[in-house]
Amino acid sequence: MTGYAPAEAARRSGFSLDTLRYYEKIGLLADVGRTSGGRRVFTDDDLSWLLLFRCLRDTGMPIAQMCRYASLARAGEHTVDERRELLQLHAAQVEEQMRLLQRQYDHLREKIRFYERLPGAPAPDEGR
Amino acid sequence: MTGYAPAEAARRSGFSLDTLRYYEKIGLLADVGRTSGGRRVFTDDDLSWLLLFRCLRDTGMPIAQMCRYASLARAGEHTVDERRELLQLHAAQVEEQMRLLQRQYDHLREKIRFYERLPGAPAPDEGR
DNA sequence: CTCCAATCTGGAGTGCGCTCCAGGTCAAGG
DNA sequence: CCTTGACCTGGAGCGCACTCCAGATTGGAG
Repeated sequence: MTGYAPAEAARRSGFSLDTLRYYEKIGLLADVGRTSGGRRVFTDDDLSWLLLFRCLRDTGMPIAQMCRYASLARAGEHTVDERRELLQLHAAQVEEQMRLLQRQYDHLREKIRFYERLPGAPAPDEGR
Repeated sequence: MTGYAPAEAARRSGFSLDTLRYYEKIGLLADVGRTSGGRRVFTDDDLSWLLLFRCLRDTGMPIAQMCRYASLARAGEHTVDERRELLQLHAAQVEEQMRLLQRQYDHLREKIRFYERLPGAPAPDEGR
């Protein structure tokens, strides 16, 4: 069974050491192992949780909701429906987010095109 | 020349009244007109600035950078190159953001598929 | 054994982007 | 006129997600 020191877990997950400690403190990441001396030892299982957290954070899920998901998962098999629903709801929000981002990106590109076809020619319009 | 009361400007721009005041206070939105009684009057020009701010905010630009853009635009025609570059740089960051979002969305969907093809069958794997 | 980099804890502090509040002013309808 | 609701100002407060700090271990390299 492979175990990772905090620095290694941070490197692999992309979270900072402080964030790993913080996630444990708020109960998002539970039951992290320790050496006899009290140092954390992260397992592959912990790492795969962190990978999931990264995915959820990057897609804008608030930490409170991740906590909810994690505690459901810890509660056992009978919560699978609720967990699935939670993720599906989140996925729908991500889709909306992607649509908005695409739309605003298009606006941005249009704006940039305005600047690009403006070489020298004094436009009647300011750059707002 | 059309003028909009604060509430109307808020409605049209999607920003709250407090946010409109805040944007003016920090100098993002400058030279907002007033009635004799001191009430704000937003012009179509102000509205189009707000539309741009909405676009930039929705795509994740920090307020400090929007301030920079706005002050460049106010400084006059000789800043068009810098403004264009600023927007182009931002657009590149948005593209990166969209790629990341898509990637993590795919992970999320995979996770959901795991839950969907799990009806009853006791998996050897927990739902992390 | 010694050293030093990594790690530990509890708690305070930070940065961002608003959001809310108190206490007053303005203006349109009745 | 009077009421009422929109609006004004300056400044305090908030929610989120970390991030930093001090002071005390820990444990592998030499």
